[in-house]
Amino acid sequence: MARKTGSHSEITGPRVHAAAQRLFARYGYAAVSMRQIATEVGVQAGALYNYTPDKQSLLFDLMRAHLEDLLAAWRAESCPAPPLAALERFCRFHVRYHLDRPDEVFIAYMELRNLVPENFAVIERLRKRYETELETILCAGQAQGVFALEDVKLATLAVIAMLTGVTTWYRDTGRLSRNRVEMLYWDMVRKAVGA
Amino acid sequence: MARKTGSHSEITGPRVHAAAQRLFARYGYAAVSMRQIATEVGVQAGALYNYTPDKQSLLFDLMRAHLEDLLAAWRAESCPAPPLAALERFCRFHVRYHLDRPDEVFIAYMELRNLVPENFAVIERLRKRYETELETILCAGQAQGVFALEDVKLATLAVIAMLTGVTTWYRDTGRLSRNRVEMLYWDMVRKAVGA
DNA sequence: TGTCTATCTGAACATTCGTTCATTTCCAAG
DNA sequence: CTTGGAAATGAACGAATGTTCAGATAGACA
Repeated sequence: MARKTGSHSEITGPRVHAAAQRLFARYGYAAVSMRQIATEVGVQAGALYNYTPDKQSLLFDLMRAHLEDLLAAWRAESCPAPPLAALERFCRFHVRYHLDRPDEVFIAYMELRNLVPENFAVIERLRKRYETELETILCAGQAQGVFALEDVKLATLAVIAMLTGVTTWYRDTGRLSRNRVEMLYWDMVRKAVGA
Repeated sequence: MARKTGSHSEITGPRVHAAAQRLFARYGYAAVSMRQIATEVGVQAGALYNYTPDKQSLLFDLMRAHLEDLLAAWRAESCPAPPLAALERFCRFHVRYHLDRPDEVFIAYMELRNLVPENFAVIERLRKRYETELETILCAGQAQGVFALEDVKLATLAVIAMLTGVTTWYRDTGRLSRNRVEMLYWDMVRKAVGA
């Protein structure tokens, strides 16, 4: 029976994952110790094991949650539309979503090699599913003659790399607003695909 | 265990850096121990300290050497040319150079956060210098009306991110030759900048 | 042959690592 | 008030970390 007031588990649990997220993003999975995470949460290291079986699961859970949220958010936002409109929606969504979640994104792209093979396979499958969402749009546009692509698969990877790169330089204090960044990236993608 | 002919230091030294490069690229700086590097070289851990003052210097030297080589190689290859030709040369150079040195590139992009601040500043300055090479080309083309860019600085970052992304998926055993990959990326960049 | 010296070994250093667990704390229901 | 049980402590575990260093080793030179 869960304690209603005074129970810490419903508070501490999320705090453990939030602390791990912030620290993994800043210093890297391998460079962060369980004791650092515990300090950030305000408990002793042993207490973390009430909320995760081990350090690896902490990383895996963060990455899986991020990719599942990303997919769910895109599917909630996307709707049947002509390829050009669908591509614009995808680009703006991708930039906006990634700018809003820099830590999640950073971990998902940088910590793949710290996953044990079994977890890596799960994450790769999710990442591939997201890629396929874009590839499908590009394929449709190519078939309808709206885009002019020499290689749809390469274009998919090139566009995602270009868009994701925004997280490496964007700062809220910079000269460009998020809306303008969205627009500028969409403009370049539109031209890159020949539309 | 025995010196075969002459001194080993001229052989072991490069081997230490080569082993560090391979292991850092595969498992990440923080996840690789000095003993793993030593095993790869075929010596005991203590012997490494004849060739590097510490682990941090091993990482820093690899990153600095990579970026200095990159800049030198580009400056050797580039020549005064109209913006469109210069951009093509840059794109093809960047893709080719990065495909030929996947380990160096991976380390340079993934291990920035493992540099102590003083070393980070040096590496960032070198990276910025390389970025400026592209930005200069885009600026010139923009001034001459050859390119149609809304924001030259963002375009610089977007193009570099797109091109560098090639290292995350390209495999020698894949369906595309290096030459074709070079060509496909150049084609997308050319369109993206409006030329 | 014997000495010199660069190179490497092998053991040791103090920390830190992820993880476990018996014990304590403390709220809430009986 | 008593008591059950979830949550946290704090100490401990063996293993691994980066780094140091006295001493062994063996090619080069006299």
